[in-house]
Amino acid sequence: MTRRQRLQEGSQKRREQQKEELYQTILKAAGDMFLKHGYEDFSLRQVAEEIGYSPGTIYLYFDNKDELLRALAEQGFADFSRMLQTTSVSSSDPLERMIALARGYITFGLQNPAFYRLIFMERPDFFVHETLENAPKWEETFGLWHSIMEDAIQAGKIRAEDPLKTLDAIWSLLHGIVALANRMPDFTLERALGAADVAVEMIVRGLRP
Amino acid sequence: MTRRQRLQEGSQKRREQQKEELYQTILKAAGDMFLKHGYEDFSLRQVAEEIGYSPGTIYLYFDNKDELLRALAEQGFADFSRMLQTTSVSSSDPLERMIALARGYITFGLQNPAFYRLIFMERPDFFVHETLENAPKWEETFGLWHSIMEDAIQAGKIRAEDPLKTLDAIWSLLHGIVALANRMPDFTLERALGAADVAVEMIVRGLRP
Amino acid sequence: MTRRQRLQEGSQKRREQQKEELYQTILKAAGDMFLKHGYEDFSLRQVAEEIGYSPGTIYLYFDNKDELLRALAEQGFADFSRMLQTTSVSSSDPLERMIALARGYITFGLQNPAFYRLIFMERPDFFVHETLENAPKWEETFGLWHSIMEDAIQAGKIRAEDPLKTLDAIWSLLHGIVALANRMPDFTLERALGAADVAVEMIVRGLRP
Amino acid sequence: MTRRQRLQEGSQKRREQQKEELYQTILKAAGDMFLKHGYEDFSLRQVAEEIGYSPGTIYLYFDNKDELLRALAEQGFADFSRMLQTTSVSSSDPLERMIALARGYITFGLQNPAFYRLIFMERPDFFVHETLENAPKWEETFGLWHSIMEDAIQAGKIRAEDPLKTLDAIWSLLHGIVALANRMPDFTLERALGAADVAVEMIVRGLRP
DNA sequence: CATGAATGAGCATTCATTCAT
DNA sequence: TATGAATGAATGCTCATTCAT
Repeated sequence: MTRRQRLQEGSQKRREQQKEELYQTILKAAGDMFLKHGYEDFSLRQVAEEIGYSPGTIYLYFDNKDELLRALAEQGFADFSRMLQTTSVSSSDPLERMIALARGYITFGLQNPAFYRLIFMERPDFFVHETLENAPKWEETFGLWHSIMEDAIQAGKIRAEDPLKTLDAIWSLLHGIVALANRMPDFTLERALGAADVAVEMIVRGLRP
Repeated sequence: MTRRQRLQEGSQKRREQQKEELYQTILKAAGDMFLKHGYEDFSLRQVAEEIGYSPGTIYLYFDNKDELLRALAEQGFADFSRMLQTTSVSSSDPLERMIALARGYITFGLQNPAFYRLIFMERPDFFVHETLENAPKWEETFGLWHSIMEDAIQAGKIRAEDPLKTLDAIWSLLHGIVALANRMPDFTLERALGAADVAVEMIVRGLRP
Repeated sequence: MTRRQRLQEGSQKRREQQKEELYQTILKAAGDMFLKHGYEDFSLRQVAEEIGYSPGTIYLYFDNKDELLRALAEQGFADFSRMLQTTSVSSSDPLERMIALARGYITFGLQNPAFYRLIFMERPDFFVHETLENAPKWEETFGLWHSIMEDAIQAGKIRAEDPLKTLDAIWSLLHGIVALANRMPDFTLERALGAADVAVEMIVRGLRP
Repeated sequence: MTRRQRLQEGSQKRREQQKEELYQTILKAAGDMFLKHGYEDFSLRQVAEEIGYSPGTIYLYFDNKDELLRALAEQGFADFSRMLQTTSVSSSDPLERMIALARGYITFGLQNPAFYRLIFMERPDFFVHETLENAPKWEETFGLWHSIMEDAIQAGKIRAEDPLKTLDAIWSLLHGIVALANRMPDFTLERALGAADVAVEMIVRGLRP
């Protein structure tokens, strides 16, 4: 490798790094704007203005608005997924873990309303399997739930005739709480937390063998 | 009554009928377009085009876009409310009635996705603010649930430390199922129905005294 | 003349009377709406609504919006003209009459802002000579001024090298007061009246032989 | 400074120049259209069409329609104010200065009909409300008149019981001439100039001590 | 005579996207 | 790489006017 090649390589690396940096900067700003203005009023122009670049620049990093949103969604989903993974090992008791997962889900949803809305309420199409490539898989994450539920069943902690249906019901319950809190002005955070308590109880008692 | 008056009356009636017809046609098309394009991309022009009229015509029937959506919401909510009222007297057993209400809610939500999305996911403000006049009231409708739950508690059928929280949890569960089915391509009708079965079971067993 | 002819004639007369009545009703309502909403927001629909008829009906009495406005303007101008005629004979002294005319002009303008604006500020084109037919003539009315000024000159009360130019200057002065009061929020009625006093004085002293 | 920087600077300058040029082009076209169609029918689309750009382009230079009009008004008012300032020092004799101001006012009004109409006949609110920042102030400009009149009174050149009223009368006279010329097809430039002569005479003789 | 449903052309404004520089 | 000027298509809405009934 000649000196020149090394130099070129270095410069190329630097360039890639800069590129990656601005990519992240845009994504970060997009997340902020998204959080600030919600899904409906999210516009590329605002993002551009926020970071002090021109609107056109965004197109050097993202094909179009949808791709930026998709990147945002995937990033949000990665956080969500990671949180669930972490939570799932918080206890050795499978039922405890299920409860932790449930609470984790709701907490994340309530604390990241913009992301939650984007992923689960506005653009779930981003996660329809065929379109994904290297992003955290939908099924993968929900497989976690599934395996823990199987564990709980095996351990005789819960009873579930059809685990998939049961999982869907649990998911619906958790999603319902977050979704109502997200969109219904009257469904306050306080109500959501109250409902969460009952929800956990309902899951535990409802699925008791 | 002269012949002319009779004729006039007839013509007037016909006109009113036609007017009412177009009113309903618009509402119907609006529902379709709403379902097809979602709230964001729902436009009066598209509705107009769909029914083959000029955009201005819509304004002969509705004051503005919001009023059209509101009419859509109110009409749907009236149906919804009526259905719940009917359902609530389907049995003498309070627990049976709760179950019937739950199933009714889900079924209605699944069968009227445009309305459900509009009212519970996009514009809950239509009902939160007391802008309604002669339409069935939000509180009224949800009071139904409350009273039936009280009955069930009194009858010793269910146990609920805090009825309001419990009701919120049940609502979340039902809403979750309908909402997921409404927005998640993968959450098929079949899955929703499966989840509904488990949901009912979870409610019954979860709240068993 | 047969009985039938007489009847027909009577019925025809009645019809014409009714026609004339509605014509006046529309004109009256138009005047009201014009006064109420100003020139910019004046719309046929409002007029129609005001009198409880449909917009189309207006077109049975007026060719179009402009013709209605023209009729309105002509009616307003007739009042204006009549007032000036009356005022012009209020005294035997030509100077006094000029002063009376001046004060009358300003008073009318201030008291009928909508008409004044229509005639002298928005649609003077209605009065460009070629287009008039049987309406009170512009020149006719202003001829009044002219003749009185000639009288005053003859009587040695005022001095005017070029009576037409002088008349234009006087008109400008009067119009200026009314126009400013009409459009400038700060140029209050009080200021207009104050200016009017000085204006009269300026005319009298300024043209003194 | 590297070659590249110099080039960039040059290109930037050119761009700014182009931007400024189009800004002025729009303003110019706006003035033309305003004069041609009047305030009522003045539309951004027509301005855009006039200069061969798309409607959206205007928004790259002005926030909205009102801001465009305001810019037009302010630019005109700056010229107007500057002209009056200059004119006011054209002579050492206060009466001469008053006359010069009067003639200047009329001349400017006749030569800048679009601006005059906009500011004195259609949108005086632009200046009444204190929304201006770095533009010449309304009061400032009219204060000029006031001080010169005071000078003339002090110098015994004119007599004015109430200077404010007198000023209003003078203003009315000047405004009347310009306003009539602006709107009345028959009130030709020639007549306006004739009236202006008499007006000056009327002011001088009318206010003579 | 009168209706009133319907239109068509217009308006201000916004925004994702493109492209020459 | 980044700019930023420009577009084109869209949106909600208004209104004078027409016309079959």
